[in-house]
Amino acid sequence: MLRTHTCGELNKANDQQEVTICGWVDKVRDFGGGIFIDLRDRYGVTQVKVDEDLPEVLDAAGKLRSEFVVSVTGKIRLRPTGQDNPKLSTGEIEVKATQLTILNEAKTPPFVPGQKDLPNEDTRLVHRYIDLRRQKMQDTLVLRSRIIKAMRDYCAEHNFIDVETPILGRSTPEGARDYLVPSRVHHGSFYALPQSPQIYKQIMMIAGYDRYVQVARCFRDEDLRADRQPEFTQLDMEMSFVDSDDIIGMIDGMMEKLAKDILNIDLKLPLPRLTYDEAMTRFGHDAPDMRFGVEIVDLTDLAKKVDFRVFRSVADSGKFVRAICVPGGAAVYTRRKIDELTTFVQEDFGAKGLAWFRVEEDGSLFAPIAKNFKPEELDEIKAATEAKPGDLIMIIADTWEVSCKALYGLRKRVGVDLKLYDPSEMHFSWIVQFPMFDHDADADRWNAMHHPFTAPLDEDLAALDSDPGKARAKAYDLIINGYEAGGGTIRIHDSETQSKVFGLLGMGEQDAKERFGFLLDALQYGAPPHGGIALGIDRVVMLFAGLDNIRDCIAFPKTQKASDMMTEAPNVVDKVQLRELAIESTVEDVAEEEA
RNA sequence: GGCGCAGUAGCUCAAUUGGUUAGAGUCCCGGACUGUCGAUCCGGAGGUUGCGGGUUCGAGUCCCGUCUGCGUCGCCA
Repeated sequence: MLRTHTCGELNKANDQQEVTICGWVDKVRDFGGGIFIDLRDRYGVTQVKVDEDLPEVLDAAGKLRSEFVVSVTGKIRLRPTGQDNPKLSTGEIEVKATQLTILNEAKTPPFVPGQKDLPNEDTRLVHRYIDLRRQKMQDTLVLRSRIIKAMRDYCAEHNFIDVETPILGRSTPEGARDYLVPSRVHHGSFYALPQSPQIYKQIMMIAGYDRYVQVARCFRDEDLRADRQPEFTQLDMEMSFVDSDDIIGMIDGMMEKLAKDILNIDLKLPLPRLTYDEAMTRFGHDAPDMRFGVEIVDLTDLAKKVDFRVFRSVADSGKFVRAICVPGGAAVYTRRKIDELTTFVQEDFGAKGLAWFRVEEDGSLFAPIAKNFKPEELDEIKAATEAKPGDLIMIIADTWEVSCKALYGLRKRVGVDLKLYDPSEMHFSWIVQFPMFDHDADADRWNAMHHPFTAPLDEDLAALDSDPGKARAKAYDLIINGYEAGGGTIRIHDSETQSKVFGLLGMGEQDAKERFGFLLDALQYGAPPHGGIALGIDRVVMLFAGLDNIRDCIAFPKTQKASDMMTEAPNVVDKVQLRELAIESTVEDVAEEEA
């Protein structure tokens, strides 16, 4: 070892000890006759002092610049009285350098890890090796490591077996786009990177490994978001001889452990569960942030009897008039801000408009549209929304779907604008009983809400024949602070139900066989009842770290256009490589760009 | 693919209504200084205002296009 200690562990107890520490030069304070060096590694910062009595060491120290890598040997001594630095855990001591070796010089960095103003994200991503030296990034990656360890420990305690499944798999053109990998041996054929190890883990169940877990990398070639990367990591689990409650209970226990170990929070189990219908009715979304109220109120019945044409025609045509009441919203949302919100719901969610009432100090409702309502109708709106003076009532009159989306969007926005929740609070809950299918209006067919192997609720089995839209699934999503942190289902394990579901999805027997033949085969050789879940590790880390951006939880993330700014992936490859794969690019200028 | 925000010195930002030689802090280079920890002081260097067009006597500023990053809708079984 080139060092005897790290830069974060020395203190008074080490006084007079001879040590060697290594690290990066965080800061140099040069007084000519004496130089202070803050030496940093991932454990902390230790002050090195070079005194005048050793001119050659002073000389070497004078050459130091930011981010040089150095080794310092010297004796620990207490700092003079009054010179302690309470900001550092090592702030009571310093190393009196007797030997200083520059292990490596560094070019002047575009930014330094300790600087106050963070550079733009593209600069951070290009020089990720410097960005990763930042305390916050190191803390997050350490947290990530601890979370994954806690997850693995928990799974090991509960008899799960860690199994690796292939990265090179078979493309199943369902759901997200696949990342494809051309085969050199089979020209014209492609592997697909897994969107999840779904099929493999089900096969592991059939193979009798009744508790499977994997920290699995997954790939989806879809557009990015703040909480979404094309390449992400999930804790993928599957269990045999279980029903929904067993999986949920298992994850309840894991969350209890994580909350305790990582955040020292005592979770009350079981975690609250909400049905999908309830979530949509109360919050307009299947992953609501339940750290604050502002629930949706249905005013459709009221709207049916008012003169105001906009409301009544919507209500009479079987659509919905729904509202949220924003506490203290009147002061924050001026007419101009409301105009912005109106544009927001129109452009982002296709709403026709946004109706609103301001509750005045005297309790009356003010709005340009108020004159269209009788006083008792206004009272009724106020009562239904439980609005108080200073509140702002926002109303969307539209289809169920649009009202859900728009009110969810508004609720989320006002939650942030008005700081309606404590950002450090953690709220865990389950959304259960998702619909089996949603209807694709364009193609006039059913789509699997989760995936085609999801089992229906026992009591909804009959609905598969009578009214597929009403059939609910044995599906469950773990929601943390309004993010889908994980989701899973109990799988169909009998071929009769499976072919019925394939039929509803418009997949003929032949079709299904071509796509999932291997799984269907396997299901016929003694498949136990089974189900599982996958937790988005990047998101869990983001939430536990209190971050709002998944890139900060990933060592080497990709940009919104799915490129890696440091390595400049993806890149154009040599024509020779392509020829070997029997592939030709149709992009003309790519070749020219190369030349 | 749609909508929105951003791009000015290595970094973080400023620049009045379109008006002189595009400024400041930091970083960098040189010098001074023995108790600093955002060290201090003196001096210096550093710019294709993302890129390409246009309008104008004059463009960092206005217009069009484009690139990159971010947010969001679509998308994500």
